[in-house]
Amino acid sequence: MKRPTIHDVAAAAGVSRGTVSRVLNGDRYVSTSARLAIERAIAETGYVVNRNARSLVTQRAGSVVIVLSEPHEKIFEDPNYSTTIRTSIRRLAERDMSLVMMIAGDAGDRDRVLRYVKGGHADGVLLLSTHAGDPLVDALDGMRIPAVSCGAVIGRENVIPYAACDERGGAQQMTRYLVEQGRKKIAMITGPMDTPGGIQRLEGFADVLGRKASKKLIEHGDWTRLSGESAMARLLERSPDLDAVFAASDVMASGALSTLRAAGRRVPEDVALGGFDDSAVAMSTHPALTTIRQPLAEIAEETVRILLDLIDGAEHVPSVTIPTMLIVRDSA
Amino acid sequence: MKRPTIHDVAAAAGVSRGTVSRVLNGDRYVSTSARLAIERAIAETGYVVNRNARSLVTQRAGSVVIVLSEPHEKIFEDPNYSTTIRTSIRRLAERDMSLVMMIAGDAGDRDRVLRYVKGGHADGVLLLSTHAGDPLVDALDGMRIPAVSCGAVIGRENVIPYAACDERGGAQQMTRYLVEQGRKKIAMITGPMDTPGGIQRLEGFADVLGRKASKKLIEHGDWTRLSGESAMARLLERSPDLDAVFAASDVMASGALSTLRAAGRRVPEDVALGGFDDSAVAMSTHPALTTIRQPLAEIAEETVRILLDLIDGAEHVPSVTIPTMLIVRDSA
DNA sequence: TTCCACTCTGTGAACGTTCACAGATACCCA
DNA sequence: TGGGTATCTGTGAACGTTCACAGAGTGGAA
Repeated sequence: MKRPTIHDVAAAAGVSRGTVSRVLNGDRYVSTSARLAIERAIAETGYVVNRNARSLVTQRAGSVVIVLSEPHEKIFEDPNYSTTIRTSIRRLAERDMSLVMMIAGDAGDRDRVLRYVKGGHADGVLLLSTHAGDPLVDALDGMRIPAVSCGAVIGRENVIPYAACDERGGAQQMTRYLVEQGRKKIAMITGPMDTPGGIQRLEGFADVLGRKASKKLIEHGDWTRLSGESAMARLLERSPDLDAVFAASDVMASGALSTLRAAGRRVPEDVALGGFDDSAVAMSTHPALTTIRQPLAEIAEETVRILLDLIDGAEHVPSVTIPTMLIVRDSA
Repeated sequence: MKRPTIHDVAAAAGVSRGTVSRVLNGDRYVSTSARLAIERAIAETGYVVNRNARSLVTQRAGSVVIVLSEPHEKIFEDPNYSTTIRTSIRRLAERDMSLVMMIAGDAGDRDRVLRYVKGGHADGVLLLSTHAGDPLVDALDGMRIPAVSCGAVIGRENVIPYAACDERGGAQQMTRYLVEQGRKKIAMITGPMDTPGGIQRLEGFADVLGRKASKKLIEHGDWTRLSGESAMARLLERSPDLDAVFAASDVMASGALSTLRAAGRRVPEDVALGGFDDSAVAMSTHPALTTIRQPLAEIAEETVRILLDLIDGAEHVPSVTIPTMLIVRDSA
């Protein structure tokens, strides 16, 4: 009825707790006969180590907490999330560690995260989509707990290491491509200006266009489809003669596409449209979106690796930036 | 340097461990003066209870594990997931419980989940997208751990309680609508036949059409966009004169839409197209999809409630089915 | 033979809680 | 006044591990 403990295994194998513990943790200095007997006893009794008891003495939690910093409603809109989560679960499982998910949408949430970490219930923290100025970042930094971010945290690039795609370079790629296609009046719909994707994709755009990137041709969105629609409407009103648009995300591009269609503009004939991310939606619009592919899997792998390195005691792990790739489809 | 323990709080407040513990757990029989002193001491010392120590003695884990049963690549394709996860996190947080995510894609994964649960590290299990015949279900049932599923588990409806939308009724709604629009030859693209959405949406379709639902007009997909594309192609080849298609998911519908367009069919003029889910993609296609809305938030809430009731000791909690809603847009 | 190093094992203490119990005080009612 | 009840508090034991230490056995070198 009761779950078997290390004592039961020891008794069944005819050894002491200490020896069983040594086998469990792969210590040296265990005779093969003892090891064999213990392994059989573990199988027979169906013994599973109690992590709570272990954590209590080792002061290690055996888990990592992933913190989603978006306000509640927006969570998971970004396809980036799923890849990072999936990768984290898999890599952590390899070490017999588990992943706890928490949301940090408001102050109460943040408090809960801090309490959790303070309680020693996580060996590390993985930040997702943290915005500039998030108080959580400094609080975590003060606790000296291993932390990493998937995508840079604006203003704290040197505090929290990160893995990210080359946001700026990717935006340059797309802008250059639009220029090469002979487009003369290229507009941009950016992301929120407190996120790396928002800021750096605009920088890349400006890098290529130089003085031609006028304020008039720039509108800001918040990554949602709806914001893409309305930003596009504002752009059309202000500059009806634009002949290309670079949206900082595929989702916003799909919104822009609706507006363009409603305004009677043909894509790509009248207006070329470029996206960013190469998320699922890029394939489902008509015409399919020309976009910039983020190496999501690689970014996720690197993010987790950085965190595990930190947990393993590395003093300072450098951030990683991974190149993007232009995917040409039908919209530009 | 070291984290404060309950002893430190007791010392600071001038009481004993026991009294502090009582305050922590909201027991009766604590004087207001003691309570006040302890609360101040907690604030001063920055004390946070150590869950490991607590779990060790209470035999409660303070966490729930959510198990994603899809093979690795498909995880999170379903927008259902995000809502359920988000809701779970929030409701659990209210009780100061946390959510651990695990993947059960292959046998090794399932083993890990079982070990985790067996180790007593979860108070309950929330199953997501579990397919018929998954060995995990019976294994969990044998362990008598509180378990719930978001969406029924085919063949185990009486073993694992669930919350789900009225799959069959929703499919009836859509089919009836297509008939009312005067469509004569209605085809269906189903989901996988080992999932409730696959089976029951087809049943609803057949309920309405009766004998007119011929095998020739039914094709199976696997929820992906690509499978929608190819199923549509097979349908067109076999029955070029069809005038309506009901796809069991919006994502598959968006695939079908591409194929229809490539084949020169106008939607909805030549072929009416209905989806299911009312997921984000339904708004981003052109024309926007007429679809069946699943009350995702409500389903998620009910799923979590059932699990919490079970954890609280309820002997048997009935499953819940929630009605769907027809959303008419442009595709039908 | 003696000593040291290496291998292997068992034991007590500690990790930070909760819980059951017992003791102390205060109050009310007969 | 006495006894019962309700309120409040402290204490020892237990939860299931790991870790440091000590002790025992073996083999080889001096």
